[in-house]
Amino acid sequence: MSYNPNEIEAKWQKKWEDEKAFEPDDALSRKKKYILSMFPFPSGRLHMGHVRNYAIGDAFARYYRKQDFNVLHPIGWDAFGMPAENAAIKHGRHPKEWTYSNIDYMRKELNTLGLSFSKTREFATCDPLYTKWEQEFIIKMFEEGLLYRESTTVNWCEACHTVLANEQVEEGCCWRCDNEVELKEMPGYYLDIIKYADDLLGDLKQLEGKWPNQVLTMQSNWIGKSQGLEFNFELSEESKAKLGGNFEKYTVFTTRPDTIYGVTYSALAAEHPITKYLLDNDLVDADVAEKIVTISNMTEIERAKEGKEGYDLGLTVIHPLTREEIPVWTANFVLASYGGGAVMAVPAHDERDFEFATKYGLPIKRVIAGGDDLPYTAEGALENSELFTGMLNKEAQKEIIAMFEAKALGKGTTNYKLRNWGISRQRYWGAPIPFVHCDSCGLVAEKVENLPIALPDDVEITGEGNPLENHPTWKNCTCPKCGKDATRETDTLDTFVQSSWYQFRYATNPNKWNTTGIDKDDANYWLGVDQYIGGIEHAILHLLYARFFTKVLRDLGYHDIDEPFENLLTQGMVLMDGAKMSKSKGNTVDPDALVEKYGADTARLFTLFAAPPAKELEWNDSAVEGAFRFIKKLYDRNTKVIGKTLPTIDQSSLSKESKLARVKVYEALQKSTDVYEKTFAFNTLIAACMEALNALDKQDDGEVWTEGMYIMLNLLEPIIPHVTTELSEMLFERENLKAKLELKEEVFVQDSINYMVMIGGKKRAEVEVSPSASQEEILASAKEAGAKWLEGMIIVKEIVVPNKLVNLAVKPH
RNA sequence: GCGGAUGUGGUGAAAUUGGUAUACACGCCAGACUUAGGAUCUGGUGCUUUACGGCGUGGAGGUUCGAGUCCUCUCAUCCGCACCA
Repeated sequence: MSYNPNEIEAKWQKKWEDEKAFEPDDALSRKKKYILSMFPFPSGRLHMGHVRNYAIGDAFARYYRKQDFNVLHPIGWDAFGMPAENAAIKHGRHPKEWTYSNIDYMRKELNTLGLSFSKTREFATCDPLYTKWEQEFIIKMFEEGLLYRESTTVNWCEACHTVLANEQVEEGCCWRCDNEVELKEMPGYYLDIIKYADDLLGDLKQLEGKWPNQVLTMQSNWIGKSQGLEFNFELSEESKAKLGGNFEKYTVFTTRPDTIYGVTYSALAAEHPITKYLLDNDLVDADVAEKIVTISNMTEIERAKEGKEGYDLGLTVIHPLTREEIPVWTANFVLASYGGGAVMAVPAHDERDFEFATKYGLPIKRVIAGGDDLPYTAEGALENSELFTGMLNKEAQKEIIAMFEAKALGKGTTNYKLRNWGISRQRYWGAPIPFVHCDSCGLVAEKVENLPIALPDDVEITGEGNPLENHPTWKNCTCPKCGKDATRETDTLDTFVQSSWYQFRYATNPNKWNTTGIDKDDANYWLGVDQYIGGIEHAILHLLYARFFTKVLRDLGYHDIDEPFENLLTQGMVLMDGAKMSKSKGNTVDPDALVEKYGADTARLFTLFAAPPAKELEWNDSAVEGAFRFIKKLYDRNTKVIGKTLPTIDQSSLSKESKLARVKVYEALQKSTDVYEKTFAFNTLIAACMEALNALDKQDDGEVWTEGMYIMLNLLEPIIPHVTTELSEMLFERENLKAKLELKEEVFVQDSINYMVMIGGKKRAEVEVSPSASQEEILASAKEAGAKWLEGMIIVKEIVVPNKLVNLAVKPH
């Protein structure tokens, strides 16, 4: 019978389902592995990236199950989000209906791939039962002061009609629709992730060697911790008067306190309160005022493109040490969102300050020795710095901070680039933020017993405005505190909130899902995720938020886990003709069609064989054929097997070819542990199995074939589960899949050993010697074989590398 | 600019502690079988040279008996951040 993937795969998928083969053991007593591939957004259809992601995860899950671990390998749906609303606008389908029908379709697609997911722990993040617990967390965070509402300048995407978090802005554009992001002042809810900045940064250490370096540095840069000095510039008396006595001073932050004596001006952001006051009270010339307003309407990107731009504000401040009067400017390169929106400027030792000072003719004062040209930003000794003159600048940084602290002029402090996480979205298809606005009580959290605050189904989605805002009744409610009429918050939560805690929801036993969000014992047993697999595009967004949520939920008492994902594997993209597969480019491969034509095993084998998982995978139709050929060949060789158990083989009776075949089989076995547990180079394990099969094909010993198939089917089961299980049932009653396989050293013992003979560092000959040969004997035969190249030479050094080579270093006579 | 990675045949890629570079697969070439083949099987396939040999892991040096692997410098490509004071 020839290989028929569709029949075999349907058979085993049904059988696995009937056997409930992939449910974790609820006893929580055995050693465990939690294997998680990032859950999909239910867009409607699987793409090849999904296939790769889940093929990798499934290989881990199946491998560890075989090693007798209690394995949790769940799947669910990241189900809230914009595309559901877009579908509603475009095709008139309700987001809920669109989402759940997509889930049903994609679940079927996943089933045809034979993935070993737990079926009992599946959920969609739009299920009200999921929303319920998420809203509870949000309320707890509010009570703990980790969540607050504030009106500030936010990133606004007009196309998506919503606010975006800083992490969701890519080069000034929306991460989802690529529309240019605008700035807008509006109220929103924020999570105080900065409070956890140090924790998030410090714990990256724990992940070294377990997460890709690239991701660790990206997170570390994103958090952007810098230490320095914070101090106040006091306004001159004249300036105070000009500002109507409303301002005495303002705060600046510097990482270079050693250059403090080189300050020749100070600069404020266009949005700084003092700048604003000047504008509001017509204290600057009308044309200048207009230009400052123009700057504040520009995004940071636009300002950067514009070049340095600024205006003298006609104010002065007093240098805290020298008491000199220093001019105050406004400058477009000073960011309102960082370090208080004001800087001290040291043009001699800072490139930006230098550029600005040069453009506007501001004074430049050198205070660090070194280099010929200004600005000089490297290390050196201080000059023109009163009693610090002569001190090395590293040392001076500490000393100057100490002096500021001693004189109560300022203090050493830490700043982060990380901004607090804005979590409100002005959209319908998300988890409602469970708060109520009451005229007498202000902002009030909903009572926990009223959760979930579910979305109303009867909405009209037009793309204009927030459907919750426009719903006639939904937002009317009573205040949980005073009972008076109140209105519900109509913003919904960023979808990244859902994906920040789903790893804990899977871990919670489903029979507790009604009564608790996260079960502590379950979470402590299953977490951290032993192997997390997903795309590098989540390096900051999801992976940072999930780490943050883990720490917050830990501190709220839900579990005792510090880091959610112990080991992270970032898979490469699937490419076609060097470009990312995408519908708009028309270079996609449809997984359904692939499975239909070749079967799931071929699809899985190809994706794991064509490249190591972290690398990009270039699609290649004929290589898919190659993967199919291998499986077919493996299947056809079932006729070679002569016994139902692992045979005991008398090595000495075998031919050279049979011995070699055994070596290849056991080399593959040896490789498998390394691949599944350390290197993840599935491509090399598959190659080793191909070599083994090729070697088996060159001999005809039935027992060697039996042993070879017994072992190889076991090794390949995590990768191509259907065909291997089918063959295993046919040949070994599935016993070999459960068997603990052990290496047999005698297989590797060779009758003779080939030594490569190198003379003068070049490969010259090869000799075959007995394994028991002494070093002298080996050298003697090497010299004999290489006699031709030794003529007229003196051997200066003889090196014998056991089982490998002889190297004779020579020089002319 | 800062940070991270990657450079090996025609292509995807292999190569424990430094120890026969190019395993495995695709492609290509030749042959067999076949009415036919985009099926299957067998053999070949780094470059160069008539040959002996020489040269080959982005480039240049270095360490070593021996370097894809270690060190120094350099070039190229990709990714991330990007006026963070």
